[in-house]
Amino acid sequence: MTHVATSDTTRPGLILPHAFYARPARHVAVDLLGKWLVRLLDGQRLAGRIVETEAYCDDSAPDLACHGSRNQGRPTARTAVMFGPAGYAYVYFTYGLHWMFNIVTGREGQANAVLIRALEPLEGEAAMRRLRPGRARAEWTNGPAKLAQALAIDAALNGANLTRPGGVIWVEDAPPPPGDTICRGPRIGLGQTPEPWHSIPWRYWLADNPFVSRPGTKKG
DNA sequence: AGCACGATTAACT
DNA sequence: GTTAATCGTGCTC
Repeated sequence: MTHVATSDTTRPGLILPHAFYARPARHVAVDLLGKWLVRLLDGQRLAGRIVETEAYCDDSAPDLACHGSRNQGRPTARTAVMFGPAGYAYVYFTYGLHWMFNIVTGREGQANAVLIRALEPLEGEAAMRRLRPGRARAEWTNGPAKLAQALAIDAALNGANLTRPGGVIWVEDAPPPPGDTICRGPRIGLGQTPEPWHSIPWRYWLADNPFVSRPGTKKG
């Protein structure tokens, strides 16, 4: 399959469908590596190759690192989207200034999601430069809050359907990267989260990709 | 009603 | 390596 930059905004058949997301978060997190995250902004495509992800609230045991585990595992106004059907955007605000972009996975009623942590810019780079003023290209999308800024992702996209053609954000299929280039390790920034969740290797990234947020961690 | 902290980033020393 | 920025959320009183 080849991928050529285009101004076509629908590209039917290439958009990853609901069934892709309706699986355990750790499987979706691995399979999203290499796919294209596409954001339609003012009629223009901004796109990046997904090079780093993290799985939250897989399916079996509770995950104390996951927002869905707060409030005794019941939905709140903030986390409601996580408990909904797969293939929707869960966007939340943190540290008083940053937005994080996640994709809901798994079954409805369970709070599964994958955090998109880093992208390699592919399309709409002029727009990304505007949205990341004063930063080098290498710093546009090499972190979860950075890519949210580069793609103009904020609360307005919380709850957006990623599987509907004609939307403003979605993921397009692309060939999977070679298996020996996929790395895994503990998730980043979990703070006081207790073991075993602090060390579970549910972070995935592509080896030697310059846009990974924290290179140099161990390979899986 | 009040409080501690956060799935981070950038600018420091 | 350290720390400020900055405010919504969930939890305690």
